[in-house]
Amino acid sequence: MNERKALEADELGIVDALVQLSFLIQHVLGRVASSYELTVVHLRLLGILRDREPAMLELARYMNLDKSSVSGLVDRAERRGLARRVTTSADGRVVRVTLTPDGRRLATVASEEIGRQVNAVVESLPEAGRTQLAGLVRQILFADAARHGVDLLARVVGKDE
Amino acid sequence: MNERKALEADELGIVDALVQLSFLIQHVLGRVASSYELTVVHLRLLGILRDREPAMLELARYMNLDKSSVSGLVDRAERRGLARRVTTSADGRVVRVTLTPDGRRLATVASEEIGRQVNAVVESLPEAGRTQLAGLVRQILFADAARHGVDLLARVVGKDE
DNA sequence: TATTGTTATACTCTATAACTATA
DNA sequence: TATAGTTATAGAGTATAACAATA
Repeated sequence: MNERKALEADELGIVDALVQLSFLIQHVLGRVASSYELTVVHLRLLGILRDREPAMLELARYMNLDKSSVSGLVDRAERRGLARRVTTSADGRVVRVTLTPDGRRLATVASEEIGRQVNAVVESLPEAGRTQLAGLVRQILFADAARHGVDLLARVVGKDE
Repeated sequence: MNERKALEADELGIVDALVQLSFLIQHVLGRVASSYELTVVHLRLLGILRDREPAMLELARYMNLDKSSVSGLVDRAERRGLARRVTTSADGRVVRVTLTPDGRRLATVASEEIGRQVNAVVESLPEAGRTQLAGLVRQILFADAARHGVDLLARVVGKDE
């Protein structure tokens, strides 16, 4: 049972491959984030807010976090001058979150850097492979979004204008 | 400006696709982990220890963590009875980490569950698409491993014997 | 009463710096 | 001195539960 041989290249199954890829991408995100003195979560928040001005609960649902976690997250983003709370709604309970100009600027440059570094990761693939990969991943993401009724299309890290 | 592909207005480019996929996979891992009252990091630790008995520093390098972070991580794993420190080396400074029987059992069932749930995520692809995807991702991972001189081949979440 | 959001609390995770023990 | 590891400390991130304000 424990006589495992070393894994050969073609023995890395799709499950392990995807899990390891997710760690690799998260590591890239972490590196970019810390180069701007941010965390991955804040980077993600900035990306989301580029296209939206969500209420706290919407943000929580979108990020799969508890509302109290989002409270703290937005607290820290406000403290750094990256986002702010606004209360424009007719419903006095609702608080929306929006980027400050500084936050928007940072979101833009960070997303460019992410673009460069993630592209560097897939550079080992030929152009055709990258196109194939993008298509396959998109299919997975859209199927998952459909399953969960989530609005996937908002970019997360953004693309250049 | 990057002269990489010009992104269409409403398209999810490869960068965003990979980033979102990484969040999706991490979310699956988090769900599985918490179903066993674990965290993703501990799940990852268990997966790594299935095939290895690394020294603390080796573990730190492998997981991209500081040695002090690994100290705390292993502390918590020991407290839960999942792993333990052993000192078998001739070098009295070296501490190796190994799974307990409980830890090994948990690693096995958790990796099976991860297999099921990650497979569910890629179920929207036809068999041929999954094969293609696995090949492309493997290529990325091996290129990255070669770049960084890391031993990629140890599985991270494992597969069944 | 139900919903939206915040606060209090407790834990994990992480890094930096200072420390101990062995080489 | 150099290396392997731990400890002290501080901060981010997270969830649960209790709370306040509005609907």
